[in-house]
Amino acid sequence: MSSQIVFKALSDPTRREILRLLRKRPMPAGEVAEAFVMTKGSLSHHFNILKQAGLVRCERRGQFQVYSLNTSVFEQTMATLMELFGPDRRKRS
Amino acid sequence: MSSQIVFKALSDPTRREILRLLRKRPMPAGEVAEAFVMTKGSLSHHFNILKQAGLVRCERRGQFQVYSLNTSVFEQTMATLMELFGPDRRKRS
DNA sequence: TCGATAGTTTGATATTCTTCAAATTATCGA
DNA sequence: TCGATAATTTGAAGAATATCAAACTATCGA
Repeated sequence: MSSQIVFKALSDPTRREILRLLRKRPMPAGEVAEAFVMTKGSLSHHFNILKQAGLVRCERRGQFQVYSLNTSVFEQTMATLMELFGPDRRKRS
Repeated sequence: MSSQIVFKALSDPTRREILRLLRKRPMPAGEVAEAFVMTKGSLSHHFNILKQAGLVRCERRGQFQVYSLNTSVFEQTMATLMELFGPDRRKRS
């Protein structure tokens, strides 16, 4: 997962709030949407970006699309951030 | 420092590369600029965003503006990121 | 099979972002 | 004081982003 895409995904406050909600538990898109004053279409757009970044996963459950966090990509991102600021050990992001 | 501003600052690849350079040592703007195929004006714009986010500091040294990392904001940002993904403990970013 | 519910996709619009070239400010050295 | 060097600021242009409304797709329940 390119860290560019992950950082872009994290740069939007709505998307960070989505992640915060999903931290509690996996949730269908509609339940996430209740927390926002935004159309479902807009939320769907944000879900796509989070999915592309690998930050969330999505599984259909009957009528529902259930979203959940993917913590492994998060861990890689933390590592990348550490490299940006930690002592110089000649690495790339 | 609002985490919104910090995340936005980190979302651009040029700015992350600037941080990576400054990790080695404090550097005048011109020396940073040598690493890019971009005008100094554009770089100056990125420096401003990094300064606003508190990720770098800047000190005039004669003709030179010497930029350096500010690691304390980075540490706060890591903490915020941890909150996004770590177990739910009822916090905000 | 049909209507209702859940969610996505599309097309348009307004805003924000990145970049450049040119003008401007600040400091140094002679 | 003047010219050169270092960097910032300004104004403009093009690309990317967020959002909405409306159309569309998929599944459920009766």
